[in-house]
Amino acid sequence: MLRESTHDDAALRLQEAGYRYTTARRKVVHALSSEGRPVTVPELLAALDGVPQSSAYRTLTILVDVGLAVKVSGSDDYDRFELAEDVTGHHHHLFCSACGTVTDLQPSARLEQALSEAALAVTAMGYEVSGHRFDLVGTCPACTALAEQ
Amino acid sequence: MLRESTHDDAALRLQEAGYRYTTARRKVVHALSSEGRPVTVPELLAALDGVPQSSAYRTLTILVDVGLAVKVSGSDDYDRFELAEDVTGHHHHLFCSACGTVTDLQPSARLEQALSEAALAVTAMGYEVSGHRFDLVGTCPACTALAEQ
DNA sequence: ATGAGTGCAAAGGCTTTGCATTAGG
DNA sequence: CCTAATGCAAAGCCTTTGCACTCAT
Repeated sequence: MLRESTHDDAALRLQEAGYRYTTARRKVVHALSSEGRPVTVPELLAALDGVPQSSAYRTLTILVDVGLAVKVSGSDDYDRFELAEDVTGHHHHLFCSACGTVTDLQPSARLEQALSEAALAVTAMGYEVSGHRFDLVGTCPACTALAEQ
Repeated sequence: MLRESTHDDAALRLQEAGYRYTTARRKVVHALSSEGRPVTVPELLAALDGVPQSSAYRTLTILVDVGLAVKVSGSDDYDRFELAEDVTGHHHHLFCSACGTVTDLQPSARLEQALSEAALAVTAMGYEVSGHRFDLVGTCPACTALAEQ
């Protein structure tokens, strides 16, 4: 998922919002892009060399602000972040309830159709629906193997 | 959603796991049952009179442990808890991105069918799928009204 | 040059934990 | 009775913030 245009998108979106696309921010975007799944800040820092926590958090806050990234809440104590669907394309998540890892999942057309219908039903109740999340919950292959020992 | 059998369920599940169904725990279960949506600990305490935070947190931890409650992560800094689907029946959530409130939503058969199919596709990848979450994200009627002023 | 961004350290705030006391079975 | 549960307060831990310094434009 390391499209080069990702950096162009990022530079544009940040500049439009009055932010600079600095070295540190570029590193964060690059790391998020490389992972291709929602990652915690510790994971991000480990993949980043030399970016302090505070900068990572501040950058992530800005990326979320301008719609380049989203926060994905998992089952553990860490916030997870990934590039927004504008950049990655629409997808769903697979949560491992054992280790907390979240994996991206491509949706099917049939599923999306059904999900959209569900959204319609709710607008009648006075809600403004802006999107949806579909998560599968279970145990990832690695944790399944561990559990069977 | 105040079924009396809820307390029986709770008493049983807790005792089977070696826990007592004390007054404080009964109060927490009652409050969760009354709300019918995922609530934060502050909300829970406000509805509880005289149960200290630490007891609420400890009780919630245990309820989650024995499968009587689940934690629902929202967009703000508070964990939210509600009774598990064993007790409430399967349902989905509606997240208000403005105020953070989460509302329960009844699923349709057609939607469930599509969601199940999606789960099947993933088991082929080595995952053990135990459930799913479908969330709609948007703005609740109250916040929509505020935004339009 | 000049304001945004950075880096370090300290503070915040939700949640967890220690320990003495109380209550459940 | 005897162990689990409680209640208060203090500690933990992820995250945010203050402030002086640096870099981008």
